[in-house]
Amino acid sequence: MARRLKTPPQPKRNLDARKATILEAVVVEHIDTAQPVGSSSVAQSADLAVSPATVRTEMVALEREGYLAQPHTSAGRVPTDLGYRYFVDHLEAGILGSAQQKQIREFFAHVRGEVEDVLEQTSILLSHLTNYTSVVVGSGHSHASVLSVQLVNLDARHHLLVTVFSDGTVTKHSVLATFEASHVEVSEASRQLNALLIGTTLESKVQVPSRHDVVAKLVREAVAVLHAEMPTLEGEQVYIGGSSRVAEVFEGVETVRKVLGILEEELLVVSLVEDILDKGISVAIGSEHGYEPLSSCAVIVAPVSLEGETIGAVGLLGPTRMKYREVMAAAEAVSQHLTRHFGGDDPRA
Amino acid sequence: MARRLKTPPQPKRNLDARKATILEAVVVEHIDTAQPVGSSSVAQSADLAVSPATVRTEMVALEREGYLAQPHTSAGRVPTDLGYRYFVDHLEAGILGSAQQKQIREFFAHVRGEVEDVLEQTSILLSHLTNYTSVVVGSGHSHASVLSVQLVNLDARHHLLVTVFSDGTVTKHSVLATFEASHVEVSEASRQLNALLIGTTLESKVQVPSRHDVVAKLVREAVAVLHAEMPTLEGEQVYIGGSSRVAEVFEGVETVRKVLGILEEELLVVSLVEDILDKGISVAIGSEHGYEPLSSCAVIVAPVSLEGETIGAVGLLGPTRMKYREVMAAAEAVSQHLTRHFGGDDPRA
DNA sequence: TGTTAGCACTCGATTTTACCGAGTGCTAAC
DNA sequence: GTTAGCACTCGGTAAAATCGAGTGCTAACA
Repeated sequence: MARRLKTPPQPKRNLDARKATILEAVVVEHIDTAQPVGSSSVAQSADLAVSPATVRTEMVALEREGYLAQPHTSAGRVPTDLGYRYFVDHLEAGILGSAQQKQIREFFAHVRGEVEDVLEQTSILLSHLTNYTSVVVGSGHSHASVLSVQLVNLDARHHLLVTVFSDGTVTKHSVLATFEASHVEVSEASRQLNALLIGTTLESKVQVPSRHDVVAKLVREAVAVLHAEMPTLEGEQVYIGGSSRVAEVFEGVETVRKVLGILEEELLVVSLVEDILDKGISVAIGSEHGYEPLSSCAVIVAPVSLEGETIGAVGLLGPTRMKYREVMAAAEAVSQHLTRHFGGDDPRA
Repeated sequence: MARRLKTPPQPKRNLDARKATILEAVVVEHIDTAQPVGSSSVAQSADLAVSPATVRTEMVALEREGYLAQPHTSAGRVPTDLGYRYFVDHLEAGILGSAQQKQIREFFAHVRGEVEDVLEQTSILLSHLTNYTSVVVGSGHSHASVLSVQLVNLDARHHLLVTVFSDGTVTKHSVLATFEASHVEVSEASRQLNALLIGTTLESKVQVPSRHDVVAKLVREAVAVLHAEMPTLEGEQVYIGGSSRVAEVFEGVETVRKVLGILEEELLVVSLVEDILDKGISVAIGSEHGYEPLSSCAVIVAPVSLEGETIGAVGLLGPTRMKYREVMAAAEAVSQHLTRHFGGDDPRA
């Protein structure tokens, strides 16, 4: 409403020291209390030896410059998205509580199982750690190469194409043929598929046989089915932890509903996270990410990489007044542990 | 509170016609309006030509017998769980709106893809259909037999055991060896594993080689890893559709949080659904299912079967004042379509 | 005996009013 | 540039007033 000014009033990216201190004090207190912050409490809390009146004049300026807003006359000030942005940009890296450090270390010392399981568990860890909803994204295998394929026949016309990729993922695809094939033909097709596909990626062009016999038809069919998955974001894995936190952390049923609705759309979540990563930022506040229904949210992301390549990300979603310092530290720590976990001892599992 | 009487006062399972009509009227109206229902509106709506005063005396009786409750003196009546129970038990099978029938038909005419995808899509369909949160459960493959196994090596010590089951599911398990194995040894192990496991189920005892060479050790390791999954509910698939509905359908943040919290625990959801199925009922109201945090919910389930065997279930979760007739009809219809879908044209995919 | 009109009564929900006080903006003095 | 002082605003809370849906009871009625 009134908070969104027509002329985003020249956000000069630097505030003089006192303004900055005041802004920070407002943000910190508002994050803590969820209430508008008045001049006097700022005058006290921040260690600038200055009267509330002075703080007030500064606040007027900060409001004019778009960092603060007033819910109504004669209320305290509330940070705008821009205000949070400044706060976050000037945040010195937070340090994680030792209890949480321990929790993370223990977690990674004990996790077992497939990548998928680890990622899912991690999402739970993150939401426990922060009390916000977490998102863990593992990239698809578009760049991974095929290690092995196998065509298994279920009955005469239904076959299952099972593919193992170099990144340890396994996919299955039904192959429904219009013709019948014998066991022998299926295993021959399987053999040919292996010869054909091993070492290729889903992006590679493959020379399929053009013959008209059953085996060749099977092979063509299988390759087609496998490659059909390519274009979309398919293969991306998304794990959401602690979606129930949404209900505690946002006020207003409507907001809760909207946020939960978004979280249901996995594709959307993936692209949200990837968009943010692409922009090279680690926090998207309010409408910065451009997803309207999430305009009252802040999203924190941290990439997980393997050999220099980004193979996933962890994210946390909360209200714009979230505990940035702690949460960013947690995201950072977990993403590093994940990176190490996959890169270090055991790349794929 | 006052609603839970100490002596569940002899719920005689049969009410005379008039009481039944009144109870039904109360339930119907309360489901519709979410408000306590007064005697006069019942007197009007139900087609018993009787004055509000009479209705009132009957209501007193119904309350004494535990079917109705009063939020406070001088408010209307609200059904108790027992009231809903009676209502549901005496519900003639609802018939689905034709728009919805069409939606279901079109859905099943067009779904493609693996079982998992179909189940996931189905959960979305169900929640769209009913505006409640849906749960689709696919059973594990403890009874399915192995169609094919394959050991793929990622590097000298890490291998991936990929297993295809007769029900079309595919699992993968990391096999971490303490020793190195060559390509040749791995494929030999793979061959032996096939010979050993094909046709067995996860419950079968398998005679593993006791030799001490690399191949034998690999085989033993692989079998161990595969069979380790057995005891738990692992392999069960759960798909939850429309969890954001929780926020619209329940009032009170606290309830929403609790319900979402439950939905996060997949194992819990599975056992909830299976418990209800085991009891042979299709609706669990309030505390009937014994999961305390869900005491303000009703859960509707319908089994999905294949060749007489229950292979899964669909469920819907809403407040006790949910639209039983419509929702039960929807659950019924979808479960039948699913049954047909898997049983009829294509058992596995 | 079951039904009903009549009626006093209850009590939550809604509205009204009053009031408090945190917080503001402004001004004049320092 | 800073600050004390001050009048003013206005949301939040509490108390009071009001409303009315719905009740339980009783006495008359069929």
